[in-house]
Amino acid sequence: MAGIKDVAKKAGVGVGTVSRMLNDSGYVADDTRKKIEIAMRELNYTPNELARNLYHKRTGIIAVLVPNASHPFFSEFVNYAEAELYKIGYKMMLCNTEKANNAELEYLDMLNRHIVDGVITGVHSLNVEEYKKIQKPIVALDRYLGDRIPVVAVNHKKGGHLAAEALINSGCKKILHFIGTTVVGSPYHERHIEFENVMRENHIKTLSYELEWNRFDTEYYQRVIKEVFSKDIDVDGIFAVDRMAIECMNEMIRKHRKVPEDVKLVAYDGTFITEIVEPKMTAIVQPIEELAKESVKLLFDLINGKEYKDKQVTLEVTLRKGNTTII
Amino acid sequence: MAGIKDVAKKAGVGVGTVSRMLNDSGYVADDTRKKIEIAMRELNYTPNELARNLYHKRTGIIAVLVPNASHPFFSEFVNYAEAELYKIGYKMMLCNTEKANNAELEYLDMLNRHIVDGVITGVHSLNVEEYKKIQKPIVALDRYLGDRIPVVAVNHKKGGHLAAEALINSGCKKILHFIGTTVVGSPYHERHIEFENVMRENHIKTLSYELEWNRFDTEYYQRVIKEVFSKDIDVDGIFAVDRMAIECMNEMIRKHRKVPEDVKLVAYDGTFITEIVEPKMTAIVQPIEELAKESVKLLFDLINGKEYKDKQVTLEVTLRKGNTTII
DNA sequence: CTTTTTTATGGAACCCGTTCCATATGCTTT
DNA sequence: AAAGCATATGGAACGGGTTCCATAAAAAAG
Repeated sequence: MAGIKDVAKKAGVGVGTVSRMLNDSGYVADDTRKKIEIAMRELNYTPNELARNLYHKRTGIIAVLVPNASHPFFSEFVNYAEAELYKIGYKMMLCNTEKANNAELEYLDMLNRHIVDGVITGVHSLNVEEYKKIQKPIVALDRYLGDRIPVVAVNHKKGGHLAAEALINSGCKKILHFIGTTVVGSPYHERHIEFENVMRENHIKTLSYELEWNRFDTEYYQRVIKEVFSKDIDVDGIFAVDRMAIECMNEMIRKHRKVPEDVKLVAYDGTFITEIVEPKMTAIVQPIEELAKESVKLLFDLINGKEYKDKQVTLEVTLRKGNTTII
Repeated sequence: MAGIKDVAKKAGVGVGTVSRMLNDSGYVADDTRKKIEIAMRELNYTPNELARNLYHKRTGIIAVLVPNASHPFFSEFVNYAEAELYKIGYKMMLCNTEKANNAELEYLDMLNRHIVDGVITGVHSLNVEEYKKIQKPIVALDRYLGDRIPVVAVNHKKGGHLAAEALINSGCKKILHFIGTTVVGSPYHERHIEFENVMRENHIKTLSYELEWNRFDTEYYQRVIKEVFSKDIDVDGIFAVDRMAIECMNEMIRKHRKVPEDVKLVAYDGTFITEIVEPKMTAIVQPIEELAKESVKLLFDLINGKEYKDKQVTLEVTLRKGNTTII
């Protein structure tokens, strides 16, 4: 593979001149330019980015950590993040942490090893301390990781509120509420707290079921469905995360309970899967594209030397009315 | 940031010795080892992978190109590919090519610029010639890119056959068949050819509708649904790719046509979305995990100097019986 | 016609590791 | 005692770029 030295020799100039031309920095005479261009073409020269990176101490690569990239929420996030990073000249390394419990730390270590310039983590792992040690650009999605790591999240409190209202206004009296695991520190707990608060204020009976941490597989969802609906529980409203809400709806259909007449449902996240089922679900929609954009923006600031303390960006959720609620 | 020189100075040894210790190559005395270890700890030293990469001319990064990473088929593929690459010590760069028409070429160029060691492309782009120029490790997913680039695909012919059989055996007489765009060279055309062949042999009327290239957005699917079902066409069997099949099923439900009594459906790909709808769909399932594994394996071979000519790995599809067909 | 400024160029030093070669010591072997 | 080998170490050269400094010719200013 031809290097800059070969080009310089062939063109009869110094390496500095070739480099200056490549980077449009400093003076290069027009006819020298031409000579170099010809030499580059003849040698089929492409600059070795590795050498450049070594000098500049940057790779232009950002690691995005998610538990599972085929989960609709994360796959949309990843998709938008990649597009956003591309716009500002960065490439995205995708890291799936679900498969191995030390994968997360290994990927974080890539910051120190100069393999990536920054990290966006959407992982709800258990070792917060590891993050606190690292003095490198990191942005957290929906997760608290110490005061130096900015957090991007939605207004979950409002999300919980909107969901509660939708079910109450649709006339629900006995509600089944699936809540996310409480073992991690995340802004999302707000939605469950607020949801239950509203229910309590309205004297509506609520049954809560806490889901396990980091389980996104079909088997798990179906096991939960079986467990919850084996005893003939009597509910007329369900609030759950997208996938769980869909499984609940299917169970209702299989039990010949009419949606939304007999049972109302509100899904949380509002990814595309809540739109491809029939009836289309009423959902609290997280603005995934905005989340990705904000994450990238904050990371960009950090890379460029900005420091944040207790920074949290909160985006608004919306209720998308489907046909699983009356209102 | 401390470098290997600082460590060497602090430990009172030469850089070569530190390097040998780091790489477990050559001789290092036990007490020297200890001195270096202490120095490394005190300086909080982490090797700069960039410098190593420059010397070794490899980055340990593989680019995976997909049109859209939030499409269930690709997101599952990406997920498995990442896990598989991780196992053999590679990281994955994810490249979404849908957003910009030159993104694909830009990512391919990263091979020349030594940013990635190999490429797995699941993109059905239009510039095959660009691929043919590149003499670097590339594997194609379900796509023909010249004789030097190995192809991983499923037995689409059998897929088309199984789908046709399922519909015929379920008693269909008038079939609607959505076919993928014919503008790209891909093994997947086989399924449509075979499907239509079987239908012709059985004297069953088939209506074909060719889908546009590279369209994965909801708006498009719904526009097609509107277009196709505006005239009250009379079909009792539908064969389409997952997402389209689901949209068709929903349209049937909305039109109060019973599935599978009045209309039978077979989905192609069999990603998880065909399992979360009610009724669960009968589908031709592509073994996505195997596709990812095979792609990674072939790429690994190429990176290690193996050369392939006209290599194609064909994996088997299966029919997963759901409740949208009788048989 | 000097002096200053602009334009132009080559090459050493650097980025941070790895590897190889030269050198040296201690321990066997003959 | 001499030769041979395993053990141990330092440091120069290298990978392929970038940047800065020294130098010089050409152009502009005085």
